[in-house]
Amino acid sequence: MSGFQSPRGLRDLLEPLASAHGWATDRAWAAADAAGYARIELPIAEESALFERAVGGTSDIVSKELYRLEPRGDDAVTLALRPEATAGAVRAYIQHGMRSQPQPVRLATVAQLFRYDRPQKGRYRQFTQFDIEAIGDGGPGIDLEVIELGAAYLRELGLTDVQVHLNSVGCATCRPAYVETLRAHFTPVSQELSEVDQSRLATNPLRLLDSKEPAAVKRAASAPVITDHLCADCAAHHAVVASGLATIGVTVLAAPRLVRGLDYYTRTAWEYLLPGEQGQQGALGGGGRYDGLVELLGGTPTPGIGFAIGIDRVVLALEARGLLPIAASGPAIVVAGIEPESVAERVAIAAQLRAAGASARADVSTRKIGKQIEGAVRDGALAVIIVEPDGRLTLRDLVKASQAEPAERGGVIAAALRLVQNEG
RNA sequence: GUGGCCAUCGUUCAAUGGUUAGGACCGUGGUUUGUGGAGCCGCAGAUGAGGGUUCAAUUCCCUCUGGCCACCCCA
Repeated sequence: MSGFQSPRGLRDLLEPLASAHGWATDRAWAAADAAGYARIELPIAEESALFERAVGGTSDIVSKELYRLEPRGDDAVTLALRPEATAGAVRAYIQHGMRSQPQPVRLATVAQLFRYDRPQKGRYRQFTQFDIEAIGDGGPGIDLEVIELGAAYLRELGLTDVQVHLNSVGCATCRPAYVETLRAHFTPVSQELSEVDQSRLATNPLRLLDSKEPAAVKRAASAPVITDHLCADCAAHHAVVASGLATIGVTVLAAPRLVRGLDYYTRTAWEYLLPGEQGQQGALGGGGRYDGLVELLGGTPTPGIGFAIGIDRVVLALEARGLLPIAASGPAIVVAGIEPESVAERVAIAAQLRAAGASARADVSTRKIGKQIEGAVRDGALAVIIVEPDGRLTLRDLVKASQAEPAERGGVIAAALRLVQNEG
């Protein structure tokens, strides 16, 4: 009795979500095109080692969340389904010698990603991200361009209250000193911290800033903020970005506790957030500058910056706000028929209408004509063409509820096309 | 990976340790020998899976599967 069902965390997208998903994806490509970002389609799997290198020693990510594929045949390497797009994009940048192109190289993709996570609403094992990367420019100007591009994309979808939470995570020069300052701040209360937070204190004190544990939250409130501890270069960079975004008109909130877990991240870090959403569902995406990543993956030292916006979350937010685009409606014209034998004729007429640019389908059933018309109405059709027993056609206007006299085929088809042009 | 809540037709809600698990929506057919979403009358359709307790389980218990929530993680 029990049949197959989609595996955990992997879902079917049915209407109207399927159309919304496609729409948000189309708009993402269009936004990238308009800004001069080159489209790049990356493989859905890479060497597992690429992702492992990118996330370094962060054991949870590698051991828990990567979908590895067993090597087979002559392949010696283990592949993994991509959990992110950036690593692949940077790999492509290096592999194809894009450093010899004008810098920065602007890349855009919409990618299906896979992470073995415990699923929740807005958090799936297969998900889609709109990904933008600009590689080869270390200045703050490109930061402004990239941040604005993502914010504008979300705004144009209708999420007009999107906020950008902005921070700088410093660089190899200033961050280590700040981390020690942070460690010194939390150490006096280390006995009060949870077990998880105590290990964070030892290995990654930055993560204490976004801990959920009450003791850590309390102490974090008085913690020194990184923006007060940036080196001169980082501070200057951050100042340009922060003031520039205000000028551009992006809603910016300083988020001095916004952190990144990986060492290759530098300077600018931000997230796109929607206020008022439940849980993490308001977190639509985020971005960061990764001046250390190209080198980490084997290229010459090259700065880079990018963002990823979760299409699934975007669609959820649109749905929650009643902003889903109208799902693709049924065909404008339905070709019905009196006699069952007219099916081929109906299909042929529908094809002719489509070839002329209209949306049309034949009613291929043997139902009585009344049911066929009812079906057309429920599909949202504007007109029905009825194939009469004598081969002539009758055009019925479903909007005006009026019907013409039966006539010859050519004239009726032309009239139907005019009708849907005027009313559609 | 940890903890918790949940699981009944396609959808959304009922009910019950004991005949045929009920309604609404959707679907389908009739009403209407050939013309509109209504009304009326039919039809189809479910206790997620597997064990256990019991004379009897959809109901109680366990496991699995899946959804959701918090945590972990969030590249």
